[in-house]
Amino acid sequence: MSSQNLKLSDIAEALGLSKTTVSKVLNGYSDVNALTRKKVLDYVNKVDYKPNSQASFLRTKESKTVALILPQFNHEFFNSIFEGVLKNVQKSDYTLFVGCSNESSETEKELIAHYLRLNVEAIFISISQETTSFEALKSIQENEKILVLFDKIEKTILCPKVVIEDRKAAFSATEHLIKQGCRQILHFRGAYLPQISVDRYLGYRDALEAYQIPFDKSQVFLCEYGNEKEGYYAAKKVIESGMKFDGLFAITDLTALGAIQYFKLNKIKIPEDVAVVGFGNWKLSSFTFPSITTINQPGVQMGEKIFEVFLKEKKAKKEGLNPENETIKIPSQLIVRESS
Amino acid sequence: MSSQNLKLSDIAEALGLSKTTVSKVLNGYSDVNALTRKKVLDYVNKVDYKPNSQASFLRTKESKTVALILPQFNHEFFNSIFEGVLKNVQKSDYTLFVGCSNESSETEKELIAHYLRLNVEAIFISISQETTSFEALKSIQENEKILVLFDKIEKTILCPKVVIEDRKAAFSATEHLIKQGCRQILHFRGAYLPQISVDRYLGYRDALEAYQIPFDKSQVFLCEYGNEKEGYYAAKKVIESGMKFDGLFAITDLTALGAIQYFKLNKIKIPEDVAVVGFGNWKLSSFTFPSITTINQPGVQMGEKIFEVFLKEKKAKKEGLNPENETIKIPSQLIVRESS
DNA sequence: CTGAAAGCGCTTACAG
DNA sequence: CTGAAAGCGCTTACAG
Repeated sequence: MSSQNLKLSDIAEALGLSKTTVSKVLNGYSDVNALTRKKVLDYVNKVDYKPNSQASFLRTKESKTVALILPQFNHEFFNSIFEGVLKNVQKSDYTLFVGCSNESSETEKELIAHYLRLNVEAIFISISQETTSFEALKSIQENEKILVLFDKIEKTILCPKVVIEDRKAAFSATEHLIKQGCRQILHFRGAYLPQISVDRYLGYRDALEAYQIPFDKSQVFLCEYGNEKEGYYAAKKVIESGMKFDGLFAITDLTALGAIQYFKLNKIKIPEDVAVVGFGNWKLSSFTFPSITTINQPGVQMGEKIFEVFLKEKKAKKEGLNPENETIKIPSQLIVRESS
Repeated sequence: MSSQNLKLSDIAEALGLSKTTVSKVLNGYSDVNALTRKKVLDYVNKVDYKPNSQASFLRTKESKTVALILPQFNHEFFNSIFEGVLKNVQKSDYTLFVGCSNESSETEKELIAHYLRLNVEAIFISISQETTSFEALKSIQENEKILVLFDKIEKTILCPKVVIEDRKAAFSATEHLIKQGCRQILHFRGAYLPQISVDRYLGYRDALEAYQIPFDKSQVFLCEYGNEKEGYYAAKKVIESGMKFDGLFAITDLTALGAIQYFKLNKIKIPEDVAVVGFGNWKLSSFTFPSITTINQPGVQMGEKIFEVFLKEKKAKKEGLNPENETIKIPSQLIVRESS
């Protein structure tokens, strides 16, 4: 059953042909007699021969590998992206390397260098929170490899990108609160730099403006890492300040959850006293009490798109066309639950 | 900054040495003059040269790659394992391929064939639920690659294994229920085949026996996939049967959660009327209401061990020693929460 | 201690 | 339409 030890010369010998001819058939060259082609194809199929990819690479420089760099482990959204990418990779003849920067700029740099050395054809990356210099990312393109950015992108880098329309999504989250009757809406925002965090903040402001609710910057609190603890302490600050509020749009479900926990401790009713919307549709958000209204990010779909856009880009490159560098926007959905 | 285009011959030329000598230094051969060695090392460091791995492979057959095959996407435990493996891989000069069988025997087979073709040095796999024939797994060893099984293992295959002591863990989960005063303890068990599912069932029985509580097979319900829906419907069956019960040990946190949801709907109080223990310590189990008592499976640690045991095995093989084929047992912990 | 040469398994420009 | 030959970037047995 195993084709492990078969090589081109074995096939050629078995068929009484040259390695050249066999190789030509395998690579789809047209200058081969139809009967010869069939003979080769049949035999190759029968013995399940596949060329050694390392040897092919040495000649063609096509490694048939791509690398995915995620910023966090065990993060539902990034895992869905991984799932989507892998699904499409497994349908193709490519192989996927996966690394994790753990939000470290240094690790990110090392991973990129490592993958470049392995001659991957492309690197798909969601930029680490820490990263402020984009040399490493640019080195991918300088090495003639394809770079695809997703989720945490950098606008100034010219390359294909796959993103959620965060600004729109944040708009609809905030709009939903307004339609529920909220007028004093808090926003627990993410770090200042990442585009997604900025966009969600802007979407929040857009909605206030659209409904002529005055923006008050004291209603915005920083939750840099988007975890529960931050949400909990931001809620504490809110309560201790004595300010009035009736709604909260939090940058992530976890932040929302942390806030909800603090509110509950202080006998503040959800959604009666404060309506809460999170972001991300983490699995747990449907199991908490109350369950959390949120924005669903279709990670699997994003992952699939990432690989598709790479194939498209590669094809364009091969044909000598200019790269399109398109930005693909994946629609997200508001999921209404008990918290609002 | 980039070493992408440097090759051995460039280094050799720059230093006025032969490729042979440079290569010897890089590979740690001893028959090189100390000064020459230093000269090479310094230069190689300076220009950050690393040999092309595909070319090295062609000669040495050491690909410096390993593959991890997970049975499920977006599964916290498996993601932790992935995290642990990747952590150790990223510390080494290896690269990790990751695939997902999606519990399909067919996909599993294809992935194994694919990775064998890529000449990985080892495959780490948690066997898919569906798999009943182990030819594909054995082909890994027939191809002289190292096989490491983890979590869902097959006892009859001789290879290194990394597992949770499921039987012991299930014992302590059940024992905890008994100590809380439960005497009529239900078990929502997993599928009949997987060792982990069998072991958890046996641990449950061990505990009953140890405390002289008669085992009653009508208290055991099948939840093949360990998801919420199954837990929900198993709980429904229990209630509809009218049987008495005061405790439940469920094969996974999700199963426990499903059961809890049904109990809550039927005004059965947790833990007063029925104490519930899950398995796995999924993130959500601490956020549900009530939060769920569970068994923590240290996935990251398991993942780290998997890679360590591979390195050990490889070393033994290289030195011509017999493989140890040890089974590494990772201890788990009972985490008591509101549900019990 | 150093290096020339063969060869790993492929692909492709070229000749016929 | 077919095939001999060169070469991708390494490593290593061998000669000196």
